[in-house]
Amino acid sequence: MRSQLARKPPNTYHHGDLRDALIKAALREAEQGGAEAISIKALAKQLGVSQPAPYRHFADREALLAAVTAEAFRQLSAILREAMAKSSKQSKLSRLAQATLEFGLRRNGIYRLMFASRTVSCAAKGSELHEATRETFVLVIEALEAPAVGYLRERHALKIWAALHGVVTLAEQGLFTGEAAHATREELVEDFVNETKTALATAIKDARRKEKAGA
Amino acid sequence: MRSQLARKPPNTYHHGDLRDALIKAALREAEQGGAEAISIKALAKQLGVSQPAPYRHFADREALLAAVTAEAFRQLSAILREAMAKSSKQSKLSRLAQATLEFGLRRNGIYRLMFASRTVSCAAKGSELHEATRETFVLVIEALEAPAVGYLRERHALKIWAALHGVVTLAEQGLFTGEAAHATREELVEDFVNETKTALATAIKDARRKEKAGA
DNA sequence: GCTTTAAGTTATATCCTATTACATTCGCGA
DNA sequence: TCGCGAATGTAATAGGATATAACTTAAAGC
Repeated sequence: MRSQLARKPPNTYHHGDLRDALIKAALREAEQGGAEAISIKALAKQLGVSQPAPYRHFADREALLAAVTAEAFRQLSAILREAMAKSSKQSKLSRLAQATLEFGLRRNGIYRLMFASRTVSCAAKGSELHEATRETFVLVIEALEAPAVGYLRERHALKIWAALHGVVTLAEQGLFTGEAAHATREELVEDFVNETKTALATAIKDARRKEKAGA
Repeated sequence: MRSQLARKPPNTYHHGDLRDALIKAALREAEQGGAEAISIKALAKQLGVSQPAPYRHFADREALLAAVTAEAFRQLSAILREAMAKSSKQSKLSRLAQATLEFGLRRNGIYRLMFASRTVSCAAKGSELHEATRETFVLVIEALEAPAVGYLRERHALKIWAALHGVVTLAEQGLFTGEAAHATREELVEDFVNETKTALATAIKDARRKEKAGA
């Protein structure tokens, strides 16, 4: 195994770790241009193998995209975990939110690969990609630092997650200009974070009160 | 001009309204498969003209996509205007929000064309597409039914607009399942609508108070 | 009516995905 | 260690898409 080396040395028949190298290289390509920038032919050339070689590891382009997207989600998960782990005056949720925003803007091609294609919605239940997206969402739930009270945690995790995607999308579309530019993206994200916190807190209180009244 | 007829009658050299027909047909194709489903070659065949004919009206595929996306935004604007116009117990903002959600889910291919590609962010300032997106955003501001107090209106319009996109995106990704399914998409949208209303109202009060104190 | 120009056609170059048939190497059991 | 099967690669090729160049037809203005 030569998983470090992306390129195959010449005069060797087997690459050694083509599958992994393809995913890594595809991720690099997607960084700028998103999914459209991923060309199997170009990747093969880049890695020094013949054009059909990638098809030994992926049934078709879609399958490659799915694997790449899964890897992207795992990378995002790692980044979020790291952001949540470091000590800071900010709350975990705030750190997760800002890290997501930064990821979405700085690695926008990859971000679009993850959230703007139909790859994810087509992923089967037990698939690698489905697991990877699930893992990321679980981190959002964790970041809420709230006890599990019915489905309240999941609901508010969905809300903040949705809001974050919206901010990234609109920022990328250039809507934060003109009058709206007064609100920075970071400010908006922080707004959503705070609203989520208070909304979840009151929702939990409400639920507990009702529970008591019922019991 | 035979703008009604999409197909060119045989034995006629000129189509008559190819540019328009291309946009309409492309929009139909995108309904399901998004931007990827738009093929110039396929459109030309469908409309009964030669493959290069479309290039008389659009410099390249990107230019066609931009025009199609602009038309999509105008259609969304029309839908939102209609939703806001009809009398109802719901607020204007609520009607706009729910109409956006429905559009995003029911015509998801087109929705992705509008928000998930880089077409919009590449649109130049005075371009048709830029104007069309601007027009839609202005409707969001209108739906807030709030007086212009500094940049508060734009800021809150951005927030609700962002939240809506997030809900559509996550819904399409299949995150509204499992525990989270308890929260319907419509409920979540209504949450965001209400939070936006109260947040904007208090922000305006605050601003007025400060203004008085300053004067 | 003649000319200019907009709009369409045929032919072609280039790139990409994907498949088929064939070649090489790896690893494992006898 | 030999050999065999599975995994992994290659060459050749089909088919579809974008895009350009050179030529043709019809429309519109003077």
